[in-house]
Amino acid sequence: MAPRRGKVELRRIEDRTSRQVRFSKRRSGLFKKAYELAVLCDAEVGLLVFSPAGKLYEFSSVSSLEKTVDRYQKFMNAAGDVNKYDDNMQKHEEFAHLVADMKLQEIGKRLRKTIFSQLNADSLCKLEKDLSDALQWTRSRKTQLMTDSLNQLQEEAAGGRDKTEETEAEERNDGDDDDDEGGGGRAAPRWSSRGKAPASIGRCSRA
Amino acid sequence: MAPRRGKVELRRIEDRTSRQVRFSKRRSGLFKKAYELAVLCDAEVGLLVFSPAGKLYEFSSVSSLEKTVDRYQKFMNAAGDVNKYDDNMQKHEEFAHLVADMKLQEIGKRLRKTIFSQLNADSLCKLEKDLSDALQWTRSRKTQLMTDSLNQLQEEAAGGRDKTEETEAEERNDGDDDDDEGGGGRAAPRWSSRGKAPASIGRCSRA
DNA sequence: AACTATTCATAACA
DNA sequence: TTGTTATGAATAGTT
Repeated sequence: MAPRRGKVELRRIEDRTSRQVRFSKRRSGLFKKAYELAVLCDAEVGLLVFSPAGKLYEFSSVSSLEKTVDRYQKFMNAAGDVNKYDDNMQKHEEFAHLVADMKLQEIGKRLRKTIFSQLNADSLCKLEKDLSDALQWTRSRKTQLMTDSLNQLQEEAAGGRDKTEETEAEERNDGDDDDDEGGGGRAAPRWSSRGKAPASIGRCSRA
Repeated sequence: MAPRRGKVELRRIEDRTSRQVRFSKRRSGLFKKAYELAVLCDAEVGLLVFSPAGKLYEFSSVSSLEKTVDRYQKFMNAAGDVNKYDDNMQKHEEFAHLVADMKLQEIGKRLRKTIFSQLNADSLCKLEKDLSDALQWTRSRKTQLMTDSLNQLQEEAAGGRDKTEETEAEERNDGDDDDDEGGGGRAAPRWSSRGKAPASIGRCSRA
């Protein structure tokens, strides 16, 4: 009859049995809280827990966790996209990329599933076609990039200017702009800038 | 001075302001609980919350949520794989598929990032090569499947047997085998069986 | 798994 | 928003 003699210590519980019991109880509590948050506040909540033994426990306030995860990845992509393109991106380009992204995400998902499936003829054919499409898209994009670069060079040459600027306008930006924070959450995801410098476009190692 | 006159009702809070305040406070509490579970029980916890306004709040007990999400997807793939291949899968096949999966997951990730990036020449070239590799792998796999099917048919014909069995050994398995459950978590993820019946392999619509 | 003395989380207020 | 406080809820240790 001496439950809780002191406050709980925030460090790994050494006793294996105790740790397992605590895990079960606290996991239940966490899931309940997650559910309550979703219902009370009309939020979408996804929860992923791997036990020390590697067992997976998942929760999602919507039909499936994969849905929430997808939304998360879309959100990250969109955030990164906004950061990268800033405001110098034409609307039609944005749309084209969105479509391409959706298609490629589908492909990626199907890839993983198909590889680990029976690899039946039908899905293999579809996969082959989509891969072929993606490859074609990539190549045409490369061609376009090449054309654009050439045009730009010609324009610059015609203009008589000689500046060899390499579009070097990106700086690492680590500023925070949260407006509503009380805990450990992130509202505006950060993306490390990546992929600059349009260099030589032409000869690639071809498989 | 009359906090909490009754127990909390588990339904959407209608008052907008109240809902927002509750959201902030409960979200903090949820993150704290998640953190405690991770530390106390040595678990890996990932938490995803979308506010009604569409804002993302994330938590992960490891370096980044993407890591946890990746592990989740690997886990799902592995589970599906085990269910599908059962015990009739050769080790070398298993390994080959694992490698292929890793490579393709990398490709998929890079695809998404690249599409939404500056699409510089270097990454485009690498992407093109990897896509080409994947396509080649897919095609060789298809060829192998075709060869296997032919061999099997020939063997069956040579054996004089006439049974037209179509590898129909898969049944839907909805059994649960949890050993430690007290809440809403899932330990053994279910996968709807998909893609059976190795049908005609040959002419595909080519892009 | 059930119990219970505690600590913890939090709804209503300020 | 942030802080306070009375209450309901969660839970550590034990049975």
